[in-house]
Amino acid sequence: MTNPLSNQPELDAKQRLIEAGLEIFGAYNLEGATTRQLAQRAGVNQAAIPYYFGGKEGLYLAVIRYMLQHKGAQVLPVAERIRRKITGRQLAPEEALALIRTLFSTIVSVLLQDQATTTWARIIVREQMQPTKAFDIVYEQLIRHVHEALSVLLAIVLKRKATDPVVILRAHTLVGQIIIFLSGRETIRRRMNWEKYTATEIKQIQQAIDEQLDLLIPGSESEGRAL
Amino acid sequence: MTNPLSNQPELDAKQRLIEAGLEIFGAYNLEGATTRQLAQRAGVNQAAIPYYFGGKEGLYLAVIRYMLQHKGAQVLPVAERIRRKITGRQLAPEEALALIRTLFSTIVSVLLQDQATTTWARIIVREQMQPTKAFDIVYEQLIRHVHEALSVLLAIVLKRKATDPVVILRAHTLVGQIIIFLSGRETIRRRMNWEKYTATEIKQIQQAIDEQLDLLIPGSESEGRAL
DNA sequence: CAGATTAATTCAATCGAATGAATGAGGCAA
DNA sequence: TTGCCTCATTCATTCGATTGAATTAATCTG
Repeated sequence: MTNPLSNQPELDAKQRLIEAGLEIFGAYNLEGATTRQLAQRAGVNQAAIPYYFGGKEGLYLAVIRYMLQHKGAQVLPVAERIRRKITGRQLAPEEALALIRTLFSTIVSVLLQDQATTTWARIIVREQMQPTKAFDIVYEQLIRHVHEALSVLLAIVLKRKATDPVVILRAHTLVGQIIIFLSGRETIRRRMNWEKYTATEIKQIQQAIDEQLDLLIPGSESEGRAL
Repeated sequence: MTNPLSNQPELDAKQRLIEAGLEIFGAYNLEGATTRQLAQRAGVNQAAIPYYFGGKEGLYLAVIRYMLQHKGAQVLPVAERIRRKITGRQLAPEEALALIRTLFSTIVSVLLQDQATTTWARIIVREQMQPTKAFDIVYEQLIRHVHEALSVLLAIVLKRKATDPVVILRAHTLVGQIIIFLSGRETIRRRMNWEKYTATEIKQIQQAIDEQLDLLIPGSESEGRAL
């Protein structure tokens, strides 16, 4: 169960603790994870946690920052590219929808791709319901940018004002179509007989979400979606 | 913070513990909640927990069962009514969509209605990511029926087979549009400046979801939605 | 380059605090 | 009295953090 990490056998204790933290904090929560678990999983002494991170919570924040930097690098460029296109000129609804599709494809990949990102996503969902100071970082540096870009795009698609509360709410519902594959994991596991999300499953999820996005512009059928 | 429950001052210790458990287990999780918290909140001695429920976990299961009975009574009749209509005759897509709308309206009410149900919903979302034996009960007695009914209805709307995996996946995404208001709570709080879901907010959420559902049948605009 | 000194890191052992549960004495209505 | 229930107290366990010695790596010295 909690065997020491045997891959990358020669990393310094600090890095090993962060990677162990990713697994443990994903499986349990901040208070549910014990320093003994973390230390054993990292193959490191328990005292290394206060030594390097000031304590368990410090390690937790370090894990958050580590993955934020890692995954933000995949998502933020897409959001930034969208932001520039938006401010440039008036987009047609079809163009805006295409950008939403690109954004969602990226998000699905980042959130469901591999085991590490899945546990990372679980941490975020937990933070949504019981925010700690870690959520501030994630929200300000990642979530906010993505959501604002999405809302503007959706306003264009729906031909409404970006400040319309219902538009923002519908942006949330769109995101909800992705997040459900994390927050409703066990239900999906039972309904689909899926043990985990491999490339096959992710492709089907992408298709389902794409079909839903198609609806936003009447008569437009997605064709030749390139992944 | 953890004042004893002062409403309904004369309930027996058993019932008071269940209501306290609803709040505490919603705010924290099973292992995060302490028996001292639970006892103090219920205005009851700590020893009453092992006495009545065999232990903390027993109380947790009792809370699940209590709310399942309570909330299942609101949702299951709707799902059952749908099931009968489905097996009766072939439904038109418009009829099926109307039933979906009814079902979703009920779910939104039940999940977001008041504070008690919100904490209950939080418990379920947590169970989705870290299922305990409690999830078995909730899934078999509630979630499964709703999801199966929804999938069949959606298949009719989309004019596809109910066994098509993508149809089931899209049923999940539809549910995700509701669940996001629980699992993405903190993001929504910041984006909308909503502190809690009162009747005003729920009405707007209903509208956003309704608009999304409208898309499922091209050209159909919702009119005079009766709650 | 060899040996000594220092700083950085890791370790086993232990601490006080908090936890869930158990205990047995008492209360109280029937 | 009897049987159900509540109470203050206590127990063993587990938690995160600390401690100071031991080990390693880096730097300095002659």
